[in-house]
Amino acid sequence: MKSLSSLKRCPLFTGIPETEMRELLSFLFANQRSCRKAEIILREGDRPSAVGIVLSGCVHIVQEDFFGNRNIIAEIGEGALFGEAFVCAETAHSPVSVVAAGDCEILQIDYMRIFVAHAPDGAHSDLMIKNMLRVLGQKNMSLVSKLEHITKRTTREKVLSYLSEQAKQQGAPTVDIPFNRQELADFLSVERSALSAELSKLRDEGLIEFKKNRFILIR
Amino acid sequence: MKSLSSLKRCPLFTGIPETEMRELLSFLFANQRSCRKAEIILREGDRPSAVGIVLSGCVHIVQEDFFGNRNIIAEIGEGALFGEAFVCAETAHSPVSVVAAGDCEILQIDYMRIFVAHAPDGAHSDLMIKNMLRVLGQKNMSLVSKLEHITKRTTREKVLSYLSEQAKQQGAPTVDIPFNRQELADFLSVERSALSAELSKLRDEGLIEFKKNRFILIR
DNA sequence: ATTATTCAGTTGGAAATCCAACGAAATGGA
DNA sequence: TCCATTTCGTTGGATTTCCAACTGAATAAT
Repeated sequence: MKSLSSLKRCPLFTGIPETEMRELLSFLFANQRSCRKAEIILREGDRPSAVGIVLSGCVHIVQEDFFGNRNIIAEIGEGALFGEAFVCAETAHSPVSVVAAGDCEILQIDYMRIFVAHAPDGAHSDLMIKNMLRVLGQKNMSLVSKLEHITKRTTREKVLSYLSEQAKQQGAPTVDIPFNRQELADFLSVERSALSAELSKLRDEGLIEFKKNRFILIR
Repeated sequence: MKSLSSLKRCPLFTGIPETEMRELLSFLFANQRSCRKAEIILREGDRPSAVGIVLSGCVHIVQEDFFGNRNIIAEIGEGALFGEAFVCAETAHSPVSVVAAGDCEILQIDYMRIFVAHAPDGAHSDLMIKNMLRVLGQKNMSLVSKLEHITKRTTREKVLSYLSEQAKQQGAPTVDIPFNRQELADFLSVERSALSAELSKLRDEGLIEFKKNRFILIR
């Protein structure tokens, strides 16, 4: 098993000594899997069986209505988790799909093994629980944050709301975003054309600069 | 301490014998509080100190931008929790406010006490943890569900998406919704006037019937 | 009973979005 | 290098939302 270096960044394993990871992963029935771009990792309606961890690349949590309107709910980058909410909620059918945004490697684990009676010390149950609570809480907050963006009335407000938050998070006025234009439009729930038009206008007004996926907020 | 009967419905206490609730609540430093309509229970930016449980009435999780545009993120009814995500995420500043939708009674508990070393059996740590994971997972999913509604393009689609889901949840084509028109508009992120207009149109077309907060989906 | 106040529906014009289409630039293979 | 494909910006017209204002109905207060 390789490509596991990004597990160090995985918030589910915070506080767990690297030397014990192998044993822990084995206890959790971890299994690795490679996906090609656009591959569907979990299909809407299917039973969410495992918690997923992105080892490399990135996946999108998406919803698609019957006429192909795609809605990107979240972008899950290296070290981040997906599917944990459905596993913890013990839900039978996933309300969303998980799609590989590019070629990527995924680690799937059986998180609920943490709760077997008499789990060994190596399971670090207490830590794994607190970590999961933190992850779920933070996911919740990032959904609220997304809501804040898309409830804005105009395309302009949505874009600025999103870019400002990214800049704040990254601690710099220059932000690299993990979306191309179409994806950003799907994430903010606006028209791609309206998004492009608004970005141009914002640039003309001197409020932002951008080139490809790099944006700079002026002042 | 009274009005605690709705705690039986609280998903955080699922599986805990009623006879042990008193002891558990005491261990969690539970304290009760009454709020009048429109009272702010937690203000955006403040430190979320406790997990709240609605004993009676109902509260709204809201966001308000600097020009008074209100966004109702969620409606928390009897027996339901609020603030648990911020407590679990250990965040310093709440990204939302919690407002009493009407006169209500609130129970505040120090959930994290569950994690003190050597918690007594009466704490039911294991159960309280699994319950919280389930609650957080389900909250996550209800946020996703809300996203599904408000990412719809038109007011009509948003309304139908919301009503359909409510009907499905309540298992009947007749649904009583917990919002008045303005609140529903704030929840779906549309104009109140556009909402009223669209509701009338849907009724004229024979797709729905409604009177006050009761809606009937036809066919 | 009378008066305020809140709530819901309607309407008209201004503003913004949506959609389809097009061309240019960038990207990726063969 | 050349060609095919994807990505991005632009534009114009149809559609929709947004905003402010007004009416009548329901509710609450005195």
